[in-house]
This record gives sequence, structure tokens and C-alpha cells, in this order.
Amino acid sequence: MADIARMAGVSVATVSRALNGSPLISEETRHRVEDLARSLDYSINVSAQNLRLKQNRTIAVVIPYDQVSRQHISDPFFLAMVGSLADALTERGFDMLLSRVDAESLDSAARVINSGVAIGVILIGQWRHHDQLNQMAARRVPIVVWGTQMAQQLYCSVGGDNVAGGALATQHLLGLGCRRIVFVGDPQLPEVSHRHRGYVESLQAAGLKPNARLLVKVPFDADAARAGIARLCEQGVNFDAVFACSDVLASAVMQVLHQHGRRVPEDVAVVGYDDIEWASHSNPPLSTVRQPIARAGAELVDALLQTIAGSRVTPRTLPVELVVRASTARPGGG
Amino acid sequence: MADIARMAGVSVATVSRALNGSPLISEETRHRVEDLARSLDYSINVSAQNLRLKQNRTIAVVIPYDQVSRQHISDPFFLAMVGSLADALTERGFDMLLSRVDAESLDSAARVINSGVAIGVILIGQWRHHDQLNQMAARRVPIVVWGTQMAQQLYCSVGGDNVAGGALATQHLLGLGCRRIVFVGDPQLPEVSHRHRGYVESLQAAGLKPNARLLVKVPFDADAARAGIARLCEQGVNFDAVFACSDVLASAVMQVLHQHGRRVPEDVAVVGYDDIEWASHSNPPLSTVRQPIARAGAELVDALLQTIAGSRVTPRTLPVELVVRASTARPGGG
DNA sequence: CCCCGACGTGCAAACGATTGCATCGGCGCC
DNA sequence: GGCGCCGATGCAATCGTTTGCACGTCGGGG
Repeated sequence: MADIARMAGVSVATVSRALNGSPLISEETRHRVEDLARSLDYSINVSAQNLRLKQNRTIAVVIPYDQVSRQHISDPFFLAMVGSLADALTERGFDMLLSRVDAESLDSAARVINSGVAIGVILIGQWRHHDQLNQMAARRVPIVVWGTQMAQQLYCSVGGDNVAGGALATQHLLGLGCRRIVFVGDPQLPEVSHRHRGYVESLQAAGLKPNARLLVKVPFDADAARAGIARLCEQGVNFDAVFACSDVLASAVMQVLHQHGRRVPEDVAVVGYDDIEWASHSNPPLSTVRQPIARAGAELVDALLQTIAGSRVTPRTLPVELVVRASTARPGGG
Repeated sequence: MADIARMAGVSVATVSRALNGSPLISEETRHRVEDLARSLDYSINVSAQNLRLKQNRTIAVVIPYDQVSRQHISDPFFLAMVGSLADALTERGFDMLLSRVDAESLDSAARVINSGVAIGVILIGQWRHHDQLNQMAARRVPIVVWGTQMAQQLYCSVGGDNVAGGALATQHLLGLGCRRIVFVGDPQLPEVSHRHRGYVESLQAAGLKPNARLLVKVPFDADAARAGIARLCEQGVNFDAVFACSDVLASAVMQVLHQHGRRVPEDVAVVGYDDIEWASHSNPPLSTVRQPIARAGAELVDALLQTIAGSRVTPRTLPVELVVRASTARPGGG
């Protein structure tokens, strides 16, 4: 900038004002400065600018990885969410800082804020860390979380309607005549717990009692799901449908069922969750509960920007939708 | 930092040194400062630090979106690459700035460097922008590109072995007895052109002549591929296999074939490219050329770091691998 | 002719960290 | 006892921008 000032024969102050479109500067000077800047392909030093202005346009997107339930960043649902967020942020002129952090020390996400790298945090996945998140919110870290709304929640969350999703899937299976529906997922995770509630309530509404043997309690981990379903088959547990809490889990389930000679959907109907891209290309195509990913990105960003602006933002629940495909074609004909 | 200095009864210089582990500081002072910093959950202002040190630990990952061949950021292959890069960068202690930029004005990626936001750029996808990339490299923008090696290339590229990939797929199809193999992709794109070369060379080695009618020239766009294959079917063009330049294209192809009553693999064998997650779950499971995504992320990062360090890095070609699945089960029995 | 306002510009002080150099107290050595 | 050295710390300049304030010039009105 000093160079430009010298070449244009003005002071750096003038250059700064010219480049920022200050009305104090004459048209002619502004043009001279702008041309010079372009020809030197100069762009202002963002560090210095941020330092001076104490603000920036960077949002941190954090994907925790959990050593226990090791759902990895490569999970297609998360990646799709990253894509959606990238779109939403770009559209609004923000930069996106993508970080993986150990879920056990989420407060390292707060460092991004304290150190002025970013002005807000979007966390993908709530996991078991409700308390940590509440602490961060209490320390006034602007944060929005993709997850489910919980009691005593200080932070803003945006998520699909998990109770409704669980209910949709379960009612669909019940409507097909299924009576022994396996639930695959870990109800200790907030989102899964809501899906499970929808599942239980639907069963009860149909006059059925949830059966503990039909709960395959596994984290979001395909291998664990495979093992869980295999055990069920080997123990000879009787079931005619599976509701899996993610499409990745559903895919694992279908693989194992196939290995055990059980046909989908004739012997076992399968419903997944998320509606990631390959759900429609799997074999058979997977019925699933669609989460509105594109909208999710936009809502998360909007909520965060409002939080940063200082408003108290209420958690949002987005509608979900059942997508019926061949994996739940009516078993036994019809 | 001034606060800490005051509370510890030392100067800011001492605090700075203490926090950076300078050996000039006595153990006792260092401890006092560190404890204080922790209890205030203070972390150094990265803008100020970057400004002073003229360096940082941020790498920009750029995904161009092309208005013409509008392969979007949501393409699973790209997203998987983002995941892989996030892992590789995190592992090495770098931050990742993810941006979408209009492919027509790639030099906006250079702004990230000039303005000191990031110290290097990783570009996912070479597209038609070889010249722009060369210009950026000439202007000493540290950049590494996922793509194919071209003549007169000033920038460093890392990519799969596209000629070998094209050859693998084609030879596999030839080995199945296929003789009229459709190629789906746009050979004007550098990577596709290499895959096409592998395809042509393999045909010639088998004594066959490439047939222009069997070239479906479409960008990486499922709809375009659908239209292209549909036209082929409607025109009654005779073919017994398809080699598509991405799994997404292959998926579209299989859909259309199904609609036209042509069975895969019995009537038409199909091979894709990339081996994205759902390739193994599609119906039928898709034979494809696997790109080593996890390794790609690591190699891209390594190459970029070397470039930044000032070494001249030679382009790297990573081995690819044919994954045979049901979409190329030997047609006509066996 | 003088005064005053408007306009365009420059000066200099921030922003928060780093670092070469100066300082200062204490200690050992001659 | 003075000298010099060493270890620990402070001073102050610096990085590149922004911005409140002051300054100079020009023109118009009284």
C-alpha cells in the first residue's frame, strides 16, 4: 500500500480511503489508485485489516471426530453438509475454515474465536457433548450446532425433526405389515434418541410394545452395525424390518442380511436415514428419511449470523420427508 | 496479553516470550504466565501474529465451479477429496480454508495469497484452465492442482494415472469380449483426454479402430450423460459396453440403459471411474477405476508444502486400480 | 477584502504481537 | 573492590491498515 501511495503521489491514508470507497476522496484520485492497485495485483493484507478492525468474515465449520463412536469426516452425510455450508457461506460472502477437532476437547473450537481467526462456529454433530456446548455458549462463543433441540439448551441448534423422522419410518414399516422392527442406532446420542422416541411412540400407537431384543445399540459405525445385525441373525432373533439411523448403517445392514440369505425387501424391509446420494443407487434402492441438507446449510448460516449480530436465536427444526424406494417394497406381495 | 502482563507483573515482551517457549525466560515466570493465560482462556491474536511474522498456517482449498460443465461442489468425488485433504492438513497442523470460486476467474484464488490469508492453494480439478494456472504459477503463487500432467506445465499437479486408468477399463471390457465400447466424457478436459488416450490405445492394441459414433462427448454432468446415452439408444447405435469417466456419469448411464430395457451387464457392460462410496452399493454394483483418494490428499499437501518451502516439485502420478464388480460380469455367460 | 464552509488530503495514533538491543542485578574472578 | 559476564527482563520499533483530527486551498457571500 505504501508503494501505491508513493507511485500515486499520495499518502497511504488516501490509498486506504480510495480502496474502501470513502466518499472523501475525489473521483480522479480514486481512479488513479484503483488502476495502480490492479496493475500491481495488490490486495489488502487481511491480517492487518482484521487486526485494525477487530473483525473478519471467516466462519469456522467444525467436524468433531469421536474416538468412541468413530464416525469419520468421510461420512457422506457430513461431507454433503460441508458442501451445503460452503455454498451458503460463499453466497453470503464469508470464508469457511474447516477443522476437525477431537470431540473430547471441543473447547479447542473456542480458541478459533478467542484468537480472532473466525467470528463464529458451526458445529456439525452434537454427539454427547451437550454440556461442553452449553459451556461454550455461556462463554459467549457464537456457535450454532447441527443437531437436535434439548432441554436447558443455551446454544442454538438447527436440525431435522428427528421424532417425526423416526415416526415416519416406523409407521411406514408398520403400514407394510411389519411387526418386529429392529432399531439400529445408539439412543444415547441426542438425535438418535429422538428418532427412537418416534419409533417407540409409533409402535405404541399401533398397540405394539418395543422389544429390547430388537434394539441394536451401535454408534454411527458400519462395522459395529454389521456385527450387531450378524449377531441378531445368528441368535435366531425373529424380525421382519430394520430401521437404521443412517444410510451408511442401512447399507451395512443390507450387506449382512444378504450374506445371511435374507432378502430385502421380501424377508426384511429396510429404512435408512439421511437420504445421501447413493441411497437411490443402492441395491435395492433404499427407502430413507430425507434430511433437507441444502436448506440445512442455509439455516445454519443464518442462525449463526443472527447469533453474531447479538440476537437470541431459537433452535430450529426442519421438516423431514420419507422417501420410499424398493428396500421397502411391500413384502409378501401387493 | 497486556492484561496478563499486568497481572503477572511483567512486560508484554516477557509474556510473549513465555508463551512461545523462549529459553530466555525463567521457569517460574513462565509458569505464572501460562497459568494466567489458561485461567483467562486467552489465546494469542492470530491476526496480529500473522501480521508481525508475515506467515501463517492456513492452506486454501479451492473448488472451482464451472458454469459450462457444471460439476458442482456436491459431487461425491470432490467431497471425498475435501475430506481427505482436511485429514491430511489437520494431521500436519494446518488450517483449511475452503472456497468455491468461479472457474472463469481462477485468479481470485491468487487473492487469498496476495492478501496473506493463506500461504498456499490446493485446487481440486484442472478443468480447462491450464493457462490460468500457469500464469498463477508464473506469478509465484504456491499452488498444487489435482489433475493430470500436461506439457509446458509450470505448476505442480498431482493426479491419478489417467492413461493407465483408461487402458485398464478398456482392456477389461475387451477381455470380456466387448467390441463396441462407448466412451462417455469430454476429451477436451485434460484428465478425460488422458483416459481417452488409454481407451484409444487399448482399442488399437486389440486391432480395433475407435469409432466416433461411440464417443458421447459430455461434461461431468449426469443430465448431459443421460441425454447422450438416450440419443445413442434412440438412434439405434450398436454398442455392448460403456466406459464412463466418473461414477456419477456411469450411474446416469445405467439408469438410462435400464429405461431402454437394456440389461447391465448382460446386454451392456459398464465401467465407471473414481470408485466413490456408492459404486459398491449401486445396482448392479459398479466396476470402476479406483482413484487413491486418501493418498491423494496427503500427496497434494506434501507437494504444496514443498512448493512453499521453495523446492521445485515435479508433478506426481498416482497409481490407479481396476475394481471389478457386477456391472461387468461377463456378458453372455461365463 | 475577509471570513467561512466545503472539500481533499496528510499526520499520527492506534490494533496486538514479536524481537534486537539495552538494562540491571548478582556473582565470580583477579 | 572493581570488572566483566550472564541470565532475566524491559524498551521500543515494527508489521500494514484504518480513522479522528488538523491542515490547506478554493470559492462564494457579506
